[in-house]
Amino acid sequence: MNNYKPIGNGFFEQPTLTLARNLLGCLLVKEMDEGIASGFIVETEAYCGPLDKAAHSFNNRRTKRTEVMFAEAGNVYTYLMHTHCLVNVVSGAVDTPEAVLIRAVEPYEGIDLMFERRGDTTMKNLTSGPGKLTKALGINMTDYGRRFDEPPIYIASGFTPNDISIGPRIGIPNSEEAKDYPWRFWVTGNAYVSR
DNA sequence: CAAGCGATCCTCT
DNA sequence: GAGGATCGCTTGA
Repeated sequence: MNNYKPIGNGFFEQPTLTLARNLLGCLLVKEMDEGIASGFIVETEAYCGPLDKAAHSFNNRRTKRTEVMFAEAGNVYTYLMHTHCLVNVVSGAVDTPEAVLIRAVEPYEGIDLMFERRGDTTMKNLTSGPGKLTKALGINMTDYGRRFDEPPIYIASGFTPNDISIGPRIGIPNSEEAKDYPWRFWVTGNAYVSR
């Protein structure tokens, strides 16, 4: 049942903004005892560490939570957002705290499993948000610090988006000028984009 | 120890 | 579809 191939580590070694764009269409896979759940990434946001007021790592703020952002590209950065868990791909060189937030995926494999985890909801609501997709795929804090290159969590190649849209990021109204940076990318017209 | 914070969900229209 | 209540961890004092 598992015939995905993790994407090479070299993939993560591109500039954060480029990586955010190239992650679109890739398959995000999580394997657990209950089975495999996967989905195509359709929405991402780039967070460029030191200069980005919206990033946890702004001004090189280094805490227990942001520690993994300073590690090498391809690491899994999960953080708890009040009630939800959000997942990021660490990018940039070591000591450069940058990351790409995965905001939405399109369900692919393990859809029954996702509904079990998400409860009674609609197909469109299953993974169309950063907190929803982590719950649907079973991603949680145990994945913090892992790498996106082998089970139980990894990224495989998927499809090539026909068209990509670019715009300002969501949910960071207190970040002054950083809130207008066009660092959000999504697959144009995809039904699972968060908004 | 208190406050702030964003995503989700619920209810109502 | 839109707006408001809720939820609980991290941070900084």
